[in-house]
Amino acid sequence: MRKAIPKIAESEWRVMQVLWEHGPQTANDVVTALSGAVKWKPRTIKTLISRLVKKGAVKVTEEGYRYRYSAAVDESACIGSETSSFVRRVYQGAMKPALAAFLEDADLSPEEIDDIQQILDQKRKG
Amino acid sequence: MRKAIPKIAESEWRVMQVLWEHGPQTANDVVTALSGAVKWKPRTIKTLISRLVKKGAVKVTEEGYRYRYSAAVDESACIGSETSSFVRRVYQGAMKPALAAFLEDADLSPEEIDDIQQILDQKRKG
DNA sequence: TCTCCTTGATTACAATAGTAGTCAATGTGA
DNA sequence: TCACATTGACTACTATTGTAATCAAGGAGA
Repeated sequence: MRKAIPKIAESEWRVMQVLWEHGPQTANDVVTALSGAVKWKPRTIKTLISRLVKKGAVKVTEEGYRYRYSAAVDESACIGSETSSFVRRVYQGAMKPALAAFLEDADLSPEEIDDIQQILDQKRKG
Repeated sequence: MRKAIPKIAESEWRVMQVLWEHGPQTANDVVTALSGAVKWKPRTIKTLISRLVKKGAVKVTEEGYRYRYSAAVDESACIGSETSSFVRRVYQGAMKPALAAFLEDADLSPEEIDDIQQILDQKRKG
């Protein structure tokens, strides 16, 4: 039974992505990983981490006298939850129009088109 | 030169969708249209409308001594803006993985799959 | 051992969002 | 004409988010 996915705010996503990608990190590792990508002060990033901990999206392990953070929620579950909230909000839950709009807008290379084709073929069969 | 799309909050989307779908309405028309769909008090809906007016997403026409509201921003522009913000946040801007995930998750009928196929074919040619 | 630096905890503060109540103006029916 | 009802304007209040400063505890170097 999976735990409920807490709502992750825009800025918090950046932090989660670092944790998903690099696994357990100290707060400073996260700051380093994000430096360049964002213009936040280290303190700000610490705050985001704390909030994520409070929400249950990130878990803490004490390591000596320092903490180490790692994602407590599954990345694809979060993506799925965010996606369905988006489709609900913008397309009133209608997946197909959403997909169609996405596809029409997307600027895809021929290879990417083929990838999508494969998934589509899979769906047809499955 | 298109006007910038104001950020439309979750609840406000419901209001915008009514205005896009039914054109100019009085506040009460919107309330009626939404009743059943949401559990908000009429006052709440009025507030949402006012906020949208202030943001410039909705425009007002005086009609006698009553107001009539209509969308001031284009629906597809809003959808586009919301979509790219979503893809940026969740997929770090990578459209193709977003599409792939969407497609894999979607529960599509054979007809819908064919529709998507057509769009895909179009893309390949175009 | 004692001071300093690092780092987590606490606090801050404005903007936006969700949800709604009160007030005031203005037609309207009796 | 006058109380009433309708409706927009203003006000309210909490939670969340973005962005960060200050405080305090506990190693670490002098």
